Amino acid sequence: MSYDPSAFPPFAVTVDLVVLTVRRHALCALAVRRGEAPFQGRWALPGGFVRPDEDLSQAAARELAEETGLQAHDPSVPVQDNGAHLEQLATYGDPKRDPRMRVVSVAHLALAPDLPAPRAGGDASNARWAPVEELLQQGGYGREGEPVAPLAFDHAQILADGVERARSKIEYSSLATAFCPPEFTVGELRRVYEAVWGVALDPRNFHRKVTGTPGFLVPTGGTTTRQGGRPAQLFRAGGATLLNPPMLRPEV
Amino acid sequence: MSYDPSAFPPFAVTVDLVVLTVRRHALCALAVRRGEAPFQGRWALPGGFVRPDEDLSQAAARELAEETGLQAHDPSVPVQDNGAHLEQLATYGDPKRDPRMRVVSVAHLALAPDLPAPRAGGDASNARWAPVEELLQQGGYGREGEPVAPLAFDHAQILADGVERARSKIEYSSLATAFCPPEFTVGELRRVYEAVWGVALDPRNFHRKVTGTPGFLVPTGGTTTRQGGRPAQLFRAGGATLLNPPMLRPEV
DNA sequence: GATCATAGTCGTCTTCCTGACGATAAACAC
DNA sequence: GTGTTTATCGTCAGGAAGACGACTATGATC
Repeated sequence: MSYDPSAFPPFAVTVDLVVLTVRRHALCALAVRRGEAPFQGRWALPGGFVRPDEDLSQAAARELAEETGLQAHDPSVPVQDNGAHLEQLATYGDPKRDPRMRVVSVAHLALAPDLPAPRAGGDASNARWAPVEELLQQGGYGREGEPVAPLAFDHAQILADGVERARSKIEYSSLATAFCPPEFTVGELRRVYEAVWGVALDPRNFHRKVTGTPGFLVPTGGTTTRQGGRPAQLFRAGGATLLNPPMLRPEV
Repeated sequence: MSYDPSAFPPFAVTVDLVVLTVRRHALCALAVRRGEAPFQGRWALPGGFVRPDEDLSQAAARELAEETGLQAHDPSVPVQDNGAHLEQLATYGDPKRDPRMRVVSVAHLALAPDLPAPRAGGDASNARWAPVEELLQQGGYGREGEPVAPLAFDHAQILADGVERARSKIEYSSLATAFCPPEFTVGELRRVYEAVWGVALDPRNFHRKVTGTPGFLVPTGGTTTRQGGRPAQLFRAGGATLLNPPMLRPEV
């Protein structure tokens, strides 16, 4: 308390977004290419400055809408329309994390169903869904053998934290349904878990677990065969938010 | 992206601390009395401005040391000495949360063993351990019947979030040992769970659970009778961080 | 010193949940 | 029709937890 509050040091405050989705059986994150220094040309997480009259969650929702067109959900409402789940992740404030000035970034985590190709400022080449595995391998090579530069700033750490949050949160909550379209099958939900955790799950035990948990899934009455094979029942996300007992993640 | 980054709006960034401990079978939080406007004379969480060259966790550790004398732990090291566990909780940035200016507060959660009476600027009357139940009942009456003013700013919300974090985190981690002295008995650890959760636990099942979880507790060889009754084995916290399967919190 | 209260520790039993896995069902491709 | 794919139901064994009985080792009380 020996510090003079009237001479408080000024900070810039930003929000950065970890937007996750599942595409082609892989957990993917939204990345944008930086158009200016520092880290010009490198991939980064979407984000921007918090405006003077904005709450942090408002700023995150605004950035999410700007980058993806998604509306953020009220977290107290079960996921059901095409909105995304949005929650605060953590705050990153290392004095040297931005070489230009002191920037504190409040990272948020968004979970979205599979979306059409992203657009950043209308330019598709400057935004993409990339498998998180690819974004996180620092200085390696992508699946086509091209060199991969690490994410700008401390965004690799932020992304890793967001992925870990998502991985653990689908264990004990119904959040995995945020990755699904409004109506989905048990198999589609299972493939979400498999993609996020990177494991294979037993379809029979998974089916027993999710259909046996009250409030997790609500049958819509319809069926679909879009996955091939025998038609599957369609479900919507039920009202339950917490899974008890949780879905168990298999050993590593 | 239509916002001009060169004209970023200035923010003040602070850290606020939710410091929890267990005293006399009750979960208590550290509160300090505000000496100046706004909310002069009201109780608040300890905190202060982040300095220009400080990381957020450094600022939190500094504030914790200033208020309690506790050293913060490296979170990767098991809790064993008299240091406290310290982790980031969440960030609060409502534009109107501080009437003076735009302040973003990065709240941290600290868990500490029972400590001697706190001192804030050397003045004991301006800092105290108060049961969280008492601090959270807005505008009610304390246990001596005196009127209780709600905490300053949005600190009631921050405290509630911190308590909820602690309650859920002791389910699946060994963090409850952060509330205990370096050596403790199974019964003392059980009373921590009971105080934090506000429930009664079966001593026999609890004993089986904690002693049967590998790496949770390490016997020191000593015994104590400080609780009365039959002497109990003394333990230290083991290396395990995550409890799997978790400790189950009884239904409400 | 006998008795009592208090806390700690060990066991038992039942119930629930999970993992492993066999079997059947209903679509499509050929 | 046959094979392939995915969905769904059923069975069984093992592990963990809740309920609770029984015994142990202290200090307090009479």
